[in-house]
Amino acid sequence: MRDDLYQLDEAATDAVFQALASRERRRLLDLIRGNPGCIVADLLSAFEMSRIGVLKHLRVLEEADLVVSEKAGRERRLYVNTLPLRAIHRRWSDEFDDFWAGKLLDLKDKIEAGS
Amino acid sequence: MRDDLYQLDEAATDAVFQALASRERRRLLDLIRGNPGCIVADLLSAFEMSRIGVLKHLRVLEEADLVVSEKAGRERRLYVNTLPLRAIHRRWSDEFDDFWAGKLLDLKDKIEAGS
DNA sequence: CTCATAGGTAACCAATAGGTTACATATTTG
DNA sequence: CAAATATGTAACCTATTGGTTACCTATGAG
Repeated sequence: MRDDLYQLDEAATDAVFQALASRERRRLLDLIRGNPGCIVADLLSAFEMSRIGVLKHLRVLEEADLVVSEKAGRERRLYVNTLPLRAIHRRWSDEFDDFWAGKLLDLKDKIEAGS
Repeated sequence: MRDDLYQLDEAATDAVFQALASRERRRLLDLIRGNPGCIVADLLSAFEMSRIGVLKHLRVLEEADLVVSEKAGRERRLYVNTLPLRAIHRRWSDEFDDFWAGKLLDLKDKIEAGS
């Protein structure tokens, strides 16, 4: 799919941010990104929690379409799908352009200084 | 504060993504961004839920440091703080640079096509 | 075939999130 | 001062989340 045709609706955006709102899941995502094609079992040693706990976090990432998988025999190969992150990145770049460019005041500092 | 000195720790990152993982809160953020200095009461008409509901969402945004406020008499003026978003934007730009640049395969398409 | 391995499902439980109503406080206005 | 306005807190309820143990299924290896 072409990068710029990928759009997230509100529900998908909810799912992506919700998925990212957990340290464990962000770590999972990093591990898979660093080891594309790894299988579920490869991930377990990195976590304290039970296998089922990891599986559930993985499911959340998959439902947010941040991770995709490919069944290979009795194993499942995991990959990060970057399109949702790129879609958010692109949208923010558009919406917050003035902010990114530093054209607007940093209002927090202004307030804290008593303006 | 200088843009590139602002860093989010893991707990702060949790809070930011959690705050963004709600349509209502993203809408709230958009409203405040579009009306900097607006007061709480200004926001209420845009929502179905009770005032307290809106206040709670607002609190979540404030705890994530995405919204800051300034007390003015009996009113409270609200502003978006863009630093957390910029920090995430910047971190992604670093970490996912290869992906942003489109240098890596789109693994999902590859998988769906049966590789 | 037998059994170990990789993975998944079901049912449950405690904690958190998202909302409510009722009440309280502080500030402006007449 | 009295009343209206702007906001905040407390207590409560329901649904969702994050985790568990126990059990089930499918595949690969000897």
